[in-house]
Amino acid sequence: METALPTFNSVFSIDCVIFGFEAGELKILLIERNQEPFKDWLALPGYIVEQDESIDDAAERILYELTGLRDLHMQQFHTFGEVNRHPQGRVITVAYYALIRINGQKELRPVTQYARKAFWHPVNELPKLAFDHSEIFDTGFNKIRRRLNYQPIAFELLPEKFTLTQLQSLYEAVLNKKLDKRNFRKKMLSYGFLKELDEKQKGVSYRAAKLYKFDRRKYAKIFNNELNLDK
Amino acid sequence: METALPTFNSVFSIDCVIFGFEAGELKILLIERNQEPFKDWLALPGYIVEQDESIDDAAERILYELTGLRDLHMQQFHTFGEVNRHPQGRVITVAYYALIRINGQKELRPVTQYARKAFWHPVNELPKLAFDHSEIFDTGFNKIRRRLNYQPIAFELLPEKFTLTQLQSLYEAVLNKKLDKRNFRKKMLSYGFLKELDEKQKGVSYRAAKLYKFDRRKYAKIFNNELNLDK
DNA sequence: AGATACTGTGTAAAATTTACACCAATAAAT
DNA sequence: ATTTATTGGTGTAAATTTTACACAGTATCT
Repeated sequence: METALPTFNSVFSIDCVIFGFEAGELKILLIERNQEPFKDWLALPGYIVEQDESIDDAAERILYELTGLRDLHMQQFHTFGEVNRHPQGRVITVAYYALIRINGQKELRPVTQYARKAFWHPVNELPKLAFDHSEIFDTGFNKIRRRLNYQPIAFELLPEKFTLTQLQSLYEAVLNKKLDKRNFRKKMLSYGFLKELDEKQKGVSYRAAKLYKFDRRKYAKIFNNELNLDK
Repeated sequence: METALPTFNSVFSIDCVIFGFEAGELKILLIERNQEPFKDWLALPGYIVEQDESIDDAAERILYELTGLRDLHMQQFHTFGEVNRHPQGRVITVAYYALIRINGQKELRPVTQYARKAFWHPVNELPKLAFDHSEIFDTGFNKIRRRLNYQPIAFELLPEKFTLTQLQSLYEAVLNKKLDKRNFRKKMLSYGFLKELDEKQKGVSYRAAKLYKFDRRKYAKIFNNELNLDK
C-alpha cells in the first residue's frame, strides 16, 4: 500500500499490566529483560507492534511471546506518548491490562529471547521498573480499582469455583481496605449473579465453605442495564 | 538520536472529540476536510503527531490548527489501532476529548489548509464521518457520559455564571433523559461546591433565575476523597 | 475431648434516593 | 392596569440502600 503520509522514524509498542491473585495477594506479571536498553532490568511485558496487526492482536501476541500466556481478555487503558520515554527513539506505547487466575499449571515461559524470564510479583513493594513502566503500572492499577465497581473483573482473577471469603479478600486486596463480611455477602448475593453450588471447599483444616460460581448470563442482564443504571 | 529499533512506515495521529453546549443542546466540533483521503467529508479535527512533541502537546496543537481553538483541557480517552482504519497506510490514532463553552466570541477558523472550515454540529443526527470517526465519536460520547458522574466536566461546558436550570439541562442533554428538578437541585447544592452569587440572569422574558458559580477549590476537597468515596 | 480456625447469619439505625405539585416572580401582551 | 405566559423556587413523606455490629456452628487436628 502506497502512502502519501508524512512519516518519521517512529514505533508503536504495547505494554501489558497483567494482574493475578494468589494466596490472598494481588500480583503482577513482570519480565527480566534480556535486551538493551534496560538489559537485566525488570519490566512489564511489552514489545513492538507489527505493521499488519491491530493493536489488540499485537497485545495478545506480545504477551504470549514474552510470558507464554494466551487467551487473556486484554483491554487497553491508556497510551503513553512522552517524547523521551524510550532512550532509543520515539516510541508511543499503548498499555493494556488483563486479569488472570494464577494457576500453577500455566507455566510462565518466554518464547522469545527478549525476556530472560517471566514471574509474578506482589503489587506491593514493586521494584523500580524499566522505562516509564512504574507509571504505567500505577495508572493501570488505578484503572482496575475503579472498574472493579462496575465491571465483573473480579471473577477473572478467581478460580471458577470460589468461596465468598475468597471473593471478599480479592476486593480487599484491590481496594486496599477491609470490608464488612456480612454486608459484603449481603450485597454480592443480592445482585443475583452468583450461583451457589452443591459443593464445598476441600483441603482446608477447618469448616469448609460453600463454593459459588459467577453466572455470566445473569450478569449480562444486569450489566446491559448498567449504562442507565442511574434511572 | 540514533535508533536500534525496528520500524516500519507508520504514523501516529490525534483525533479530537470536542463537545460544546449551546441553547440547551449538546454539540460537537467538526471540520470539512480539504485534503485527500476523504476530501470534502466531514470529520473530527485530527492530524499527525510530530516527532518532537508529546501526544498531549500534539492534541493541543492539532486542535488549534484545524479550528483556531486553544487552551482547552484535553484528555485522551482511547486509541484506535485497526490495521486498515486509514486508506493510505498504517495510522494509529489517539483520541482526545475536551469540553468547552460555545461562545460567539471565539471564532472557529482553521489556520491550516487541511480543513476548509470548522463548525458546531448537534450530537444528535450526526452525518457519516470520514475514516472511523463515527466510532471514535461514539466511544468518546460514552466516556464523557460516564465521567459526568464523577468528574466536574459539566462546568467546562457552561458559562462561568450559570443557573441551576442550565446545569440541569446540560445533564439531561448528556445523559439523554429527564431529571427531577427538585431532586437535582437538592443533590447538586448538597455537594457544597456551587457558590450562589448575588446576581441574577439577565435578558430573559420571565422571572430571572439566580446565578451560580462552580467553586473549584471546594470541589477539590471532595474530589480528593473521591478515590475512597466508597468507604 | 478440647483447641483451633473459619463459616454463616439478622436486625435496627442512619443515610440516601425517590416521587410528587403549587405558588411566586417577572416580562410581555392586551 | 390587568391579564397571560413562562420559568423559578421550594418540602415532605415513603421507599430503598447502606452501615454498624457479635456470636453460635462446624470441620479438622491433636
